[in-house]
Amino acid sequence: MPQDNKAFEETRENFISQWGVMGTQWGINRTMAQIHALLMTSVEPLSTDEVMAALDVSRGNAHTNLKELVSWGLLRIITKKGERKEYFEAEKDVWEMFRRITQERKRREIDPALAVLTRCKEESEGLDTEEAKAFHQQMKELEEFVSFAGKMSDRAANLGHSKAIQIAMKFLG
Amino acid sequence: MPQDNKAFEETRENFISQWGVMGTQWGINRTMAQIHALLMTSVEPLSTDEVMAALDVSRGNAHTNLKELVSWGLLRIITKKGERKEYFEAEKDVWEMFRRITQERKRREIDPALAVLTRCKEESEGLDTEEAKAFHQQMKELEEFVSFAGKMSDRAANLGHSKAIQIAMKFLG
DNA sequence: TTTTGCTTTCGAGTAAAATTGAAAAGAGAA
DNA sequence: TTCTCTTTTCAATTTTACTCGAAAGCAAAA
Repeated sequence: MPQDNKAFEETRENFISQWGVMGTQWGINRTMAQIHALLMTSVEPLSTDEVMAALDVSRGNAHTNLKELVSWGLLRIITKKGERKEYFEAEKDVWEMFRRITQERKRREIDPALAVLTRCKEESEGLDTEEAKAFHQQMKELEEFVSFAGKMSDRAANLGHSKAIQIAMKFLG
Repeated sequence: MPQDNKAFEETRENFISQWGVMGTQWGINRTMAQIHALLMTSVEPLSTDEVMAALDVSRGNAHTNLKELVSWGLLRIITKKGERKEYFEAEKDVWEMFRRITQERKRREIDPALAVLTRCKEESEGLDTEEAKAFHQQMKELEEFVSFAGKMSDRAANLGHSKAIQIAMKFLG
């Protein structure tokens, strides 16, 4: 079924390209999103050169983003015996992907925000003007919420798939 | 207590500045994050001109980002009687902020992703090669997860504060 | 209708981020 | 050690996103 294969490749390229565009809207760079899409839909692990060829990007670009994806825990490095070359394989399990992304976002977004809020809260502690009191109160409320969000992230990221579904069903139902 | 006021203003400016930096890491532009920080910590609503002065940005920039924040539902427009000028006031309730942000992100990030995934899933329906089957399966799993995430967002955003706390406590406990 | 006060839009300029291409560094093999 | 294959880094370039300032638009009031 050669026509199947052609149609499939087209759909796949479409997916990769659109996922790249979406990535930019998520604040992720296009190449990184595309590499992720490419490897998520690849049966075999791919080498840097294969990624370069498939997406038509430079070695430096491919390399940077492959390593970035590895640091997110979304790719792992595979070495084939007898070869020095590194191959990259995507984490394909959706729940596992979610966990990794959640953890990383907490580390990069929630924790720093919390630090800022805590400091501002403390610095405005005990001041006496109307404005300062309101400020302090606002910082306190924000800090509590962000701290809470962080705890929820941790909890969600450490939940097993089936346990998560169980809880979610109760929540949605 | 003039020293209190000075210390407070410094802390507040600090908060605004740092929130701006954080915004860029969240994929939000700096001015937008700063305006939000400014208004979240302002007792009185502010006009475009006051925002321009406080943050030292141009009219165009202030205007664009004020309107963007209004479209997120994070600011509301206040008009004082006898004046034509528009004033802007921040939504200060943290839970309400969370709900608005959740809704908007779902609309901007989850829904488009879902559309892409659904289409790719459908386009690869019934193909017969090994690769195409794996692709279809991956799209299906992603689609299910993203759809599920969307439902959770909706649910969370439509929950009252106290009900949410109640559920969260059970979840964390 | 014209003026006045404010909002909105837009082309041009600037700053930030992504990407390239090539060079350097590393690591095993001869 | 030197050679070869591969990874890693980095200055330069390109692309994208942000910001500005000025001009145009709008609507109430004179």
